[in-house]
Formats: sequence, C-alpha cells, structure tokens
Amino acid sequence: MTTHAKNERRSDCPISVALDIIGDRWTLLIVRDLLFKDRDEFGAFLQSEERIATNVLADRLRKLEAHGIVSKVPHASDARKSQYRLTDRGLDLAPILVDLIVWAARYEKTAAPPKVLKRMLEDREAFIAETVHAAKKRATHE
Amino acid sequence: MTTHAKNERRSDCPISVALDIIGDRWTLLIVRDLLFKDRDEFGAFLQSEERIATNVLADRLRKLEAHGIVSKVPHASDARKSQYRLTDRGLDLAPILVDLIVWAARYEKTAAPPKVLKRMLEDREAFIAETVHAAKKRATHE
DNA sequence: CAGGATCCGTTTCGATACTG
DNA sequence: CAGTATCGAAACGGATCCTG
Repeated sequence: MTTHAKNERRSDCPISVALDIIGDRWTLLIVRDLLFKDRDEFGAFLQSEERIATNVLADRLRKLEAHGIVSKVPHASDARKSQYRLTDRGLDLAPILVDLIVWAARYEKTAAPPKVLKRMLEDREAFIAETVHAAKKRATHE
Repeated sequence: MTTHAKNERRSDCPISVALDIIGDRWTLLIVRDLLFKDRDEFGAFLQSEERIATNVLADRLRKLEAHGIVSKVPHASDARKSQYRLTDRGLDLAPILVDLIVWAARYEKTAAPPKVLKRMLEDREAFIAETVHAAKKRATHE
C-alpha cells in the first residue's frame, strides 16, 4: 500500500525532498538511468546491474512520481508498456548528478575512467545540455 | 579497518561510492551537519532534528571514515569527546550539497526560504568558499 | 557525562512466485 | 511485460546499558 503520508519535517536547510530522493540508493539510481542511459521502461530499470527488485522499483517510481520528478505516460506504440520521463524538475538534477559522478570518480583509483567521464570534466556545460536534450527527445518521440 | 574492498560493482558511471554516501539518508545528513551547521561531535549529530539513533549514527560515521570522507580525532580540550572532521574529499562535496539544497528549495513551495538559501543562490562561489573555510577552521582549532 | 554497544520490537528490503 | 503478493532476512528506532 505504501501510502507514505510524508512526515514532512521542517529544517532551516530545506533538504527534505533531497533526502527522500537523492538520499535513497534506488531513486538515485533510477534518475541516473533516466538521465544517462537509455532506460525509461520498467523492464529496462530492472536490467541495471545494481539489480533492483520489482517491488522496490515500483515503490520508488511511485515516490518519484509523487515528488514530481518523474511522470508516467502510456507507451506510444506498445499498449502494455509505460514510459517514464523526467519532468523539468527531474532534468534539473542533471548538473548535480554529473558533479556527483565526477566527485566519486576523482577518488576512485579504479581502472581507466570511461569516456563519458572525460567529457563531463572537460566539457561539462555542453555535456549537461546534450544530456538534457537527449532525455527530452527520447521523451517526446520514442 | 578500511577494508572497503566489499562488493565493488563496476559501472560505466562510477557512481558506487556516491551511492553509498549520498544515496543514504543518514550519511547525507551527517555531511550536511558537518558542512553547514556547527556540528562535529557525536552528541551534536544526535541533536539534529531528524533524530538519528545512536547505533545508526555510529555505523554511518564508521562508514564515512572508511570512505575517507570524515576523520575522527580526539578532542583538543576535552578528553572525553571526539571530533569528526571532513577530509578534503568530504569538503569537495560542498558545491554538490549547495546545489542539492538549492534544487530542493526551488520546488518547495513552503514558507519563506532562509537567508542561507538566498546567499547560496546569489553568491554561490563565495558562499561555498566561506563554508569550506569555516569547516577547515573549525577543524584546526576548536 | 560523552561515545558508543547491545538488546529487541517494528519496518523495510530483497528474492521469487504470481497475476492481468 | 508491468507490476502485486508473500515471506524470510536485514535494517531501523528506541531504550537501556556499559566504559573511560
């Protein structure tokens, strides 16, 4: 049922929404998928390597929708499917996600960073613009 | 024990650390407290209005330390206390946290935003610099 | 008294089976 | 394919206890 009646706490740093969305592993992952990967369907999210469970995914998509970050629309061609799109509010997270990824990568001494990362670093503004544009495009006519 | 060789998953977006730290309500909150509030002791974190439990707090501080985001040092004047400081890596989160707070506030139609928020918006760079500087200062001679 | 650790009832998670 | 139902396992929250 998960009628999370939101016990909204007031803080002098209005971070409550951010806590719910960013401060949750799974919602963060979904937003990442929507932004940077070509995933916008239920089944596509499931294929993320982080292996989210179906019930948790359904719950988080509902939460994202409730917060106005994602909107659910019936799929254009396939009646069985639904498509999840980032709203403007969700798209506004793009720069933050990029910075977050860059931050994480900076201290991670793992193998060679992927090309994406290089672009994020050297061409941040353009990369963000392209990402948002691509996400919007996907949303309109996929 | 910094044996964080755990279940490191490889992703083409190296977001794993970010998931562990930012994608967790409590660690996110601790970092916020360290950055923007004058809290750097165990007891101080407990007084956050979000009411973290002592066992969870201890766990998250350990996790932050393991990830090299926070360091624990004996308190200068009071032998009973410990002080938690943000490392350089932790301080690098400042711009991201600021953007996150601004993002959250932009869509939150609650009461008048606090002064801090105004500064974050109108004077972002300077505000971040001051915040980091203040955190460092606190760390050295509090 | 500050910084935890431990116990314990409740909530959430994660895996899988199941349904429309 | 997109979810829901179920259930054991893990995490949480709160209270209390312990230790320097």
